[in-house]
Amino acid sequence: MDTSTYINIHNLSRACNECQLQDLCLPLGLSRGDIERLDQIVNRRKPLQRGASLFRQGDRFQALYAVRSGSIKSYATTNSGEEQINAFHLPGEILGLDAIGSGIHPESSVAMETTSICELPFDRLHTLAHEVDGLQRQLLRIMSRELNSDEQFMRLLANRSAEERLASFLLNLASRFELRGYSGQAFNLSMSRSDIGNYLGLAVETVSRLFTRFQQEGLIEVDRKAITLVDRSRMSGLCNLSATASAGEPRHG
Amino acid sequence: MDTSTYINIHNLSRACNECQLQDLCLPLGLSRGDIERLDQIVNRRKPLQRGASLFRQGDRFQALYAVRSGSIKSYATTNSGEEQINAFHLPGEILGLDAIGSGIHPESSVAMETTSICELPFDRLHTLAHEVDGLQRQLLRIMSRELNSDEQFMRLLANRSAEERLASFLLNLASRFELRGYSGQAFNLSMSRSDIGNYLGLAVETVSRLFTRFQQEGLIEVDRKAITLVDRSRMSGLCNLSATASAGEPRHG
DNA sequence: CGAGGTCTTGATATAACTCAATTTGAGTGG
DNA sequence: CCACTCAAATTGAGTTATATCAAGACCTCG
Repeated sequence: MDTSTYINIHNLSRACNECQLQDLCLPLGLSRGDIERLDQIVNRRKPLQRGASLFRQGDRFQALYAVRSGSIKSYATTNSGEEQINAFHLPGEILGLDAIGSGIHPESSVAMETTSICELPFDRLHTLAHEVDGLQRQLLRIMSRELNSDEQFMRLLANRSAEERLASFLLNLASRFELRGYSGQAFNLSMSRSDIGNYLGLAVETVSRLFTRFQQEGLIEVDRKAITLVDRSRMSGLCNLSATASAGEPRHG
Repeated sequence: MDTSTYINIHNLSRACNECQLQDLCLPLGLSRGDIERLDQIVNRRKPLQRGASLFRQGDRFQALYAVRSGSIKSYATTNSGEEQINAFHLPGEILGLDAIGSGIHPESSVAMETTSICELPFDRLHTLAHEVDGLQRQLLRIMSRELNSDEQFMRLLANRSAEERLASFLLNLASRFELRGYSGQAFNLSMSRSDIGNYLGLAVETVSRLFTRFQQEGLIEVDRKAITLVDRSRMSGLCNLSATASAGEPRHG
């Protein structure tokens, strides 16, 4: 990999030490010294333009990536050519964990807007994790948390109505923005309606109609990509008050 | 934990070294010596009876568990009291990974039949992973693979028909049985129809009707819990030939 | 042998999809 | 700066897959 692909403008080259995302990202819980060691293996790459891909499905796994600013979507293409979005990644989030097992990326990742990325070469990271206990732990923690949110998401897809899915999605985004110090009250969607539909397992038209309805009901205000959550508590209500539970009774079976 | 809960009948006390599940489980890729070290921290517990729980949602996370024989289902209960099954675990599979992050089990696990389990106290495992490189790697690999299969499952829930879901489910079980040396051609379901429905996001009635239909179409033979896959290739066909893709086009957005 | 749960089957309702048409907006070039 | 183009989003009408409701059959276990 040519070093000319790395640039050094100060906003981008800022070390993990000084990065405001530290508390969300891999360095979390590491000592100052250990963060410095981690920092030494991190490559800070030239920002990706909208639509540019970070890696493609089938690529050999070499590094994990952390989003520094901007946003990324990950999707897989089935053999019949359909694409399914698996995740939207915000600053501080790690990509590529699902490739560790097989050594091959099972999905593609593209920037949804101008996005800068930190690259974490995995073999070096792995070696370092061997020496730095907190790093090993943090890697496991991050993966575990991801398993968790996948499970939650599976539950959402398995038995929630379109309304509940979209409401949950918006609230989830809101809280993630807030964690990062942005407003969860008002924000811009970096993804299209069709991306949202694809991600939530809904038709575009359904998403569009729901936005309209949520607005009519005074839950949100929508202007194109700009969303304002007007009545967040009522919206939370939508996520729990699910339809008459048809679920079986997991006791034994 | 009282040592009287551990028993020593040879089938159960057989060390990792001699365990036929070695190649599916945590020891995979470890040297003989390292397996012995792992073995020393493993507790082999008294088998769980059908319906008995291994841990409950909200319990403090202390150990990972490997299924030795039998099967386990994991489910979470929402605040509105509904239960959602997240996974069925077969021999050689690890449970509890989703609790590492928070230190609390986000789901409950119960035996679907008489089941024996190996307990892997996490702090000891973590310490050992520090010394045994292959173990660290294997832990990450296992979690990564799980992320992967979760993603696949999300895709299934997000845009597949009931037919495709059930077909995929049966084929998935079949290949997992085969990995373990059992027949993938003919096997017994340890879970109820309602568990299957819950897991796949379908009503029990739909599952039942599909079993009937699959049988009528000569794809499978069903007798209560006993399933025989008659035409596996045609069944695989069902999983790809999805309905007219309504998916958006993830390019940028 | 009876009771209670599980499974199946049928009839009906409905949420969400599909298809189709229109509107809106963003980007481009004259 | 305006007209034009193309993609994205919205809106409407009609269809359909699957849920829901209801009833009966079948096991399993005590």
